[in-house]
Amino acid sequence: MSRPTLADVAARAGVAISTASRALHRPGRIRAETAARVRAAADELGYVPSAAARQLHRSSAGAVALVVPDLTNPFFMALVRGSTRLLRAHDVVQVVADVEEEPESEEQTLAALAGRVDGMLLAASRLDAATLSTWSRRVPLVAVNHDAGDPEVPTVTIGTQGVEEAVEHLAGLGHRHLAYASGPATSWADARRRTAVVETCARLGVRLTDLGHHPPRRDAGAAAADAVLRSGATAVLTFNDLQAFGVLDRLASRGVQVPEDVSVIGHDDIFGADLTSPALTTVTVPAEELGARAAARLLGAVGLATAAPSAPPAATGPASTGPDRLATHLTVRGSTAPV
Amino acid sequence: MSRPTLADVAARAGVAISTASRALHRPGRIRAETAARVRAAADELGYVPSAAARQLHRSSAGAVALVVPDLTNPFFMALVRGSTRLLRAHDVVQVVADVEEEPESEEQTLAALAGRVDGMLLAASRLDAATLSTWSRRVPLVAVNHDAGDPEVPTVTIGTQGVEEAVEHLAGLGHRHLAYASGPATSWADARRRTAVVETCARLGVRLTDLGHHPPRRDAGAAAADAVLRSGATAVLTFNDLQAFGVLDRLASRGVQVPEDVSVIGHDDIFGADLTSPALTTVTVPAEELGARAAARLLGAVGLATAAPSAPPAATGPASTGPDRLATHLTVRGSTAPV
DNA sequence: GTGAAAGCGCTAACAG
DNA sequence: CTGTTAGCGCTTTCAC
Repeated sequence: MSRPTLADVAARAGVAISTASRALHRPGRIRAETAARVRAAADELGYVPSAAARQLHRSSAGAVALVVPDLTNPFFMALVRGSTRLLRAHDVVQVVADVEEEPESEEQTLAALAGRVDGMLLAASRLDAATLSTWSRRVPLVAVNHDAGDPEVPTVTIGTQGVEEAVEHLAGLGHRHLAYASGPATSWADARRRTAVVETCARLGVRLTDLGHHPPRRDAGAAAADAVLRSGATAVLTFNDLQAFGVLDRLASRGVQVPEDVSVIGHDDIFGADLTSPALTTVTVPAEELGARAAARLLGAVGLATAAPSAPPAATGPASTGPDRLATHLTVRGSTAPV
Repeated sequence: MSRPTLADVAARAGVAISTASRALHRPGRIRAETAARVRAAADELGYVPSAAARQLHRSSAGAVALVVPDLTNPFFMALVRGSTRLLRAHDVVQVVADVEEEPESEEQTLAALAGRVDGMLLAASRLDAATLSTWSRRVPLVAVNHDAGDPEVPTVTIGTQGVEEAVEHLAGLGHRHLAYASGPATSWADARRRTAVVETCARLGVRLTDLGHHPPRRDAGAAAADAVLRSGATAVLTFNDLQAFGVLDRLASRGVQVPEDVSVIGHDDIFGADLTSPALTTVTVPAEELGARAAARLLGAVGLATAAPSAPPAATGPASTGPDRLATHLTVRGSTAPV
């Protein structure tokens, strides 16, 4: 037998479907005894209301999706945590989907999820600006750390203060030749970050070697490390901490001392950044706040923010206000030193 | 205006609503020209089919949910990755939800998601056996690493080989007094793991101090570390690696040498375990396989496994066969040494 | 307080 | 090939 429906419950309780519906979701409008009978019937049957059927009537699904490129990257875990908190406080269900860094997979996921949620949070989307704009017309979405340049697409990003500080920090330490390991070619954040590094280096009169694109994974750090050594740079900035970990791994296995021989600076300040030896100097990103801010913006856009929060929203800050660009800053640990 | 419906698309394309439906989802049964016209209309309108409405007809939602206690624990990231892969290969959408280690939050999530998916994977549930059984009657679910003892609840767990090896390893190193830091009181896995430690210690004639329950987080490791020192044990096993990291942190700040003064063994072999210094000796768990196995079982249970995989399933192993208890093993790194 | 009936957006028989 | 017509499970007027 298939899953029981409201009709089954009503029959078992000896009432009309509408009565059963009210008894279950509209407390007070039904005689206590009747309501109890209905609830009992529902319980015995193991009845679970079909969200699909309800959604057909309500204007909203009461759920939003968060799409991330790689759930195994600790950076996104923190982001998820931030949006989860905010969303839960507003009684909206959050579902997260991992698209494994693949643009096609990302679009498939969008297509699959768009129809079942009220809106979506797209974290570090690997889609191009045009595709993003198109989807934005189909379903309410807010882009996190990816500015499509389309004013119609709500966006919340992070600033480049952190990477500028990083370059300045290195320059201050006496480094005259830096290297930057880029992330995915499809990453908006990487383009932005690279530009910041280039400009800051130019401003400071520091030489910069572009190491080219590398997957945002730990294992990609090896190639980056080799490239750094080849370049002759005395310090390297990586697109993210995962790559930095990999650089550290490789440098260690090649007998290169960090920070004595080469300084390393990552980005994100993910879980584990303080675990390495030396501990990683990196750019700290308010990932959790980023997630919360994005979620708040989405709620505002889809008109769900008005729902009485089940918990004081104070903890998560104003619902849909605040800057849409969060500041980052350098966190100095052991992986950097004077030349 | 609200989101466009199929009726809007049909009107715009000048066809019947059913024709529009077929044009969009049943390629071939419609004249190419007509189909193109419909697709164009859909595109212009930014039409997105309502998953809710479709689900009302199809028997399945084409989606399953994965519920985890803490997405910020790297262990679960790996598990997520495993189920994601398997599920994607079968064209079923996976949504993951984080319940932040709170049983109430877990039940709320179950209630919210049960009606919109075909089944759920409950990872390391913090619910008690009875509650789990009850939910299992309402919605197809498979429990991961939590055996409710109810044969009706499909379960996939991990064995205790790893922790036994850990105790044997320590005993072989000459340790005569161990300590075990438990995880959450509501964790089935912890109870199981603790029993294994107790029994192995008894078998080997090694003294054991039970440090009591500690949250499965890094910050909880401090208290555990202090307790170890107080106990006089020369080695400590923790419920998970997060706690082990915390123990390492605390020990270091108290000037206690690892592994010279006290040996530390964690559990899970999560991201970062090889990053610490000394690198963490820990029990390796096939998390990704665990996720895949659980997903496969769920697909089998809800009859979705038959869907022609869009990718060869070979990579993920047999769909719904294989043991429901996966083996673990000790991975020795630097945090253990002879007394 | 409770029942009857009309859809929500879509798919799936049935006709044409 | 394409249009008509029932519902899917549920909420919601509108009567009683």
